[in-house]
Order: sequence, then C-alpha cells, then structure tokens
Amino acid sequence: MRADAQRNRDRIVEVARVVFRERGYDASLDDIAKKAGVGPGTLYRHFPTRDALLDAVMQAWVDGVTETTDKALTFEGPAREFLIGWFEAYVALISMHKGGPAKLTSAMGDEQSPISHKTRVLVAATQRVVDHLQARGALREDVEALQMCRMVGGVAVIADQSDLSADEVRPMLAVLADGMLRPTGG
Amino acid sequence: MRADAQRNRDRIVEVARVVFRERGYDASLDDIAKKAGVGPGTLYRHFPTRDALLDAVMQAWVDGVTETTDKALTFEGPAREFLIGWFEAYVALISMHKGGPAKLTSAMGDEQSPISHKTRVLVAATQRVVDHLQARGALREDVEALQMCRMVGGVAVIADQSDLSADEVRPMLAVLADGMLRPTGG
DNA sequence: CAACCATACGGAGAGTGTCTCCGTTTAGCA
DNA sequence: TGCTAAACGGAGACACTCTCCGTATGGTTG
Repeated sequence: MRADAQRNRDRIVEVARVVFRERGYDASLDDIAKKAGVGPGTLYRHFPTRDALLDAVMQAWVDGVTETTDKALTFEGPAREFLIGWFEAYVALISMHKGGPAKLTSAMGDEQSPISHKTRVLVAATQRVVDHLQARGALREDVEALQMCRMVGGVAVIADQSDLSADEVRPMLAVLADGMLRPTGG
Repeated sequence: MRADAQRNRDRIVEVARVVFRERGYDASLDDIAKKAGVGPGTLYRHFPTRDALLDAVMQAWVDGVTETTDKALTFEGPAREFLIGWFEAYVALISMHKGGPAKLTSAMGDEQSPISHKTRVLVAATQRVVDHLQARGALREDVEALQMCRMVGGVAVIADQSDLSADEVRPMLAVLADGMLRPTGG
C-alpha cells in the first residue's frame, strides 16, 4: 500500500473510533470522511461497507479480550462470584460503543457476518471460562459457550439500549449465573 | 374525524402492519403511504412520527397480551414448566414483528417513550405471573416483573436478530427460569 | 339543492445520508 | 527528471424523511 493511502486509512479509522463512540454506529460516513480530511470516495474505497470500517475500528479491541480473560481465570474464589465477575467484564467489553452489544451478539454464530472473526474471539474466550468451570464441576453440563455469550449479550443489549446502571445489571447477571451453575444444595 | 380521513387512516395502519412484519420497523414510510394509495403528507399528518404509526399498529396486539396471560395462569403443573411456558408465550408476543423485541424491551421503564403504554401492559401482565408464583412461594423474593421482562426480552432480541429457532431459545429460557425460581433442593 | 368552508388531501421539494464514477493528482521508481 | 500505476476527492444519482401549501371535498346550513 502506498504511504499516503496508509496514512489516510489510519486517519479514517482513528476518526471513526471517536465518532462511533460518541454518536453510535449509525453516524454519517460522509461526515467521518470529512472529519478525517478525505473525500467520501476515499473512505468507501478503503471500507466498502459500514461494517468493514467497524471491523477495522474493533481490531485493537480484540486484543483486550484475551487479556481480560487471562486475568479473570486467575480468580480463586467461589464459582458464583467468579462467573458473575466474568459476566460483568464481558458486558463491559462488548459495550465499548453504543450499539456494540447488539452488533456483536447478533452476529454471533453467523459465519457470513463481516465481523464474524470478532465474535469468534469472544466465543473462544468464553469457552475458556466454560472449560475452567466445568473442570471444577461447577457448571451444568449442558451449558455452551455460544449460549452463554448470547444470554449475557442479551442482557448487555438491554442495558445498552435502556441506559441501565451497573447496579441494575448485576442482579440480572446473578440470575444468569444461578441458572447456569450446578445447584449446590444451599 | 371526516369519513375519508378515517378511511385513509385505517388503510395506512393496515398496510403498515403488513409492511412492518415483512420488512421490519425501518421500512420506508413514503413507501407505505404509496402502497396505501395516499400521499406522504397524509401519512405524516395522521402519524407525525414512525413511533406514532407503530403505536397504532400495535393497538390490536395489546388485547392479545391480557388474553394470553389469562390462559397461562390457568396452568396447574409445576412452577418451572409454568414459568418456561409463560416465557415462551411472552417471546412469541413481542416477536410479532421483526425488530419488535428490541423496540418494546428497550422502551420498558421509559415513561417518555411513545410506546410506553404498550410496555406497561406487558409489565403488568408479567406482574400477574410474578404474583401468582410468589403466592405459591416458588419464586425468589427479589425477582421483579420489570427485571423479568428485560431478561426475557433480551433473549427475544437475540433470537429475533439471529433468527434462532424455538429449539435454540427454549434452553435459554430454562436457564432464566432456573435462575429465578427458588431452589427446590433437587 | 346550492353554496360555503373547515377539513383533509397529496405532491413538489428541501434537507440529509449513502455510495459511485471518473477526471485529476501524486508517490515511488527507473 | 519523467513516467505510470495507485490513490484521491468531489460532483452527482439515488433513497428516505418530513413540510409546506395549493387543491379538492365532505358535511352542514339556509
């Protein structure tokens, strides 16, 4: 790629990252192009669709997922707290942008989606959590990572769209955890 | 209202019902006007916003909610089956149109929303189910109707957006039920 | 039944966003 | 320095939303 092209591409992604966060995923692309100091043609050549641009914007974010999971897996306490903690981290991860939870969660399991790579990273991270808990015998056997992603994603979507606070979200995540963990007889 | 105005209004709502179901809530309003054989001005006079039209389309639907709840409450079996059955009915109710679950669930708890009346009907219906179960001592005490609506709504949103089948949705609803019901020690 | 007018109609058009085409410019190389 | 493939960017076609206002008409009154 020519140096000027690379420069423009980087500028567009940087501007898009800010605009998407401030205005949501339906911000005007021509506007992003203008803010980045390029013509709309340039933006659309680099990113033929809105999702292609979104994909680029999310790239840096993907690395954070693995990191967060690594850290979560070091937790030593009770399974319930561990799982709820992970759920909260997961919700925070996919709620980086307004509309992000819906975008990511509805693309989950769809191989055709332009951001399917991003969702695979999320499912893979969740799979590690599932394996960890199942090795300890704490999780019901029929719980799958994809299902877990969808359910926590569902809560995140509602929280995102209704502007719920962490205090309103936590009890819902607790319900999910209780529904997925093996009953302890308490 | 003049007779011709009433006729036009009815035609618009009827067409909108079909178009919303087939194409989702972001269908072109000018297109709906054209299909109804009126000018865009006429449509916008009757329904100043998209949500106003949506509200009219949903009017008939509201009656079905109370009816469904009445029927559900007659169920005599175990609490878990009752609750899962209600969840399935609820998901079906709010999934009448593509995009419906998201629309309804994210408006829930927001008094300003143009469809807040519709969401109140749903929460009230769910409240009856909660009361019923709590009278039997089957539900955890901290479970609230609004929270229940949001969580089941979250699952419905994902199911709607990812085109999940009933077989994929049921296990998720079972997780919710297990997380909300009082542990039975089994 | 004729005349009137408040009510309703509907289309032209302004504003905004998406996306493409193509003439112009320029980076990188020989 | 000159060449050319690569990249630029803006004009403009197309789509959707929503409004304004001249025109048509339902319903009422004398």
